[in-house]
Amino acid sequence: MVKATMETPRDQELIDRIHDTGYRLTPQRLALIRLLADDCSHPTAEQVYTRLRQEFPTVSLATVYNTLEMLVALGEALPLDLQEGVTRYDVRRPTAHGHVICRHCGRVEDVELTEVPNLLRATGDQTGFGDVRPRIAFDGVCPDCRPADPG
Amino acid sequence: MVKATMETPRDQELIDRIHDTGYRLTPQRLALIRLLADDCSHPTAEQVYTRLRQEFPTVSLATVYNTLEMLVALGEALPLDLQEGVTRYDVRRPTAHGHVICRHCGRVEDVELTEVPNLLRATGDQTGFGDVRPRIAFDGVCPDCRPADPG
DNA sequence: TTAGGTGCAAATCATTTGCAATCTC
DNA sequence: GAGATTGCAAATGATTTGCACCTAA
Repeated sequence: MVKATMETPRDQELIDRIHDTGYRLTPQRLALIRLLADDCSHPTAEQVYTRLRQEFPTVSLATVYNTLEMLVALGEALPLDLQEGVTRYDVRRPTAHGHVICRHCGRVEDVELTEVPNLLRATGDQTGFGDVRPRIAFDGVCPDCRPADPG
Repeated sequence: MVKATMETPRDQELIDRIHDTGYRLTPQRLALIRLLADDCSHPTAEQVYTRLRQEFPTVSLATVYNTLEMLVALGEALPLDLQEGVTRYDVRRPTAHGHVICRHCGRVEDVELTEVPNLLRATGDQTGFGDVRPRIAFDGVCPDCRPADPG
C-alpha cells in the first residue's frame, strides 16, 4: 500500500532537512529517501542498493553509502550494528527505540520500551558518561523460525 | 597485580569447560585464556593478537579468531558489535550486562542494569520472539574525553 | 594413531577512497 | 560558475578459508 504520487510527511521532512542544512537534493538522494522514508525492514546498504537500482539503474553503491551517511550525519537515519559485518539502517524512525533480531533468519523488528529513560539515567549516573544514547537490541528466534530452530 | 602461578577460578572454569566439551587445550588457547579471563578492556581480536604475541611470538591471528570463536560457541565469551567494523570480546563475564562506549576514544565500560529482566519480559511479550537475550549498549562521551568533545 | 588445531598466505566481503565527469544551487 | 555529488574502479581493513604440517588426547 504505497502512496505513489503524494509526498508523505516523512519524505517531506527529510527533503526539507536537506535543503535547510545546505546539502543538495539530487535525483539519487530523492529516490533513496522515497524508498526508505516509510521502510520498516531495517535494510543493509547492499539491500538499499539492490532495490534502488530497480527504479534508478545507474545508481552506484558508493552513492548509497554516501547518502545514508548524510542522513546519519543529519540525525535522520539510525545505523544499527546488530550483526557483525553489516550495518543496517533505520531511516523511518531515528528516535530511540529497541530492536529484536532473529538469530535464525536475521529479520529485525522494532520494540517499544517504556523503561529506556530510566536506563539512560542509571547509566549516566553510574559511568560518568553524561548524556548517553541507547542502543538496545535483543536476539531471539522469531515466531516464523521457531519450529526450525527452537534454540 | 597478576597472579602468575595460581590459576584463578575463571581460568580454571574455562579450562574445565574446554575439556568437558571435547575441545583441545593447546598452549595457544591456554595463553589466550590466561590473558583474557580477567580482562575488562573488551579488546578486539587484533588487540588480543598483539598482546598475546608478546608472550607467544609465533601465534597467528587466525588462531586468535579461532579460539575466540570457540569461546563464543561455548557461551564463555560475549562478542560485542558496538562499533561498525570491529567485534570486541568480553571473556570475563559472558552474562547479560550493559556497556557504554565513548564516541570519542572508543573505550568500553560495563554497566549494571537492574531493569534488564523487565525489558526482557516486555520484549518477549511484544514481539513473540520468545526468550530473548539482551544486547544493551549506550554511547556517550567519557569523562576523560569530555573537555575535548562535549558533544 | 588421528582428528582437531596451527600458521601462513590468499581469498572474501563490507565499506571507503581517489578522481574525472557531471550536476545542483 | 563553483563547489558538491556522482560513478567507476581500485584500495582498505576485518575476518575467513585452504591447506600442509603438527600435536593433544
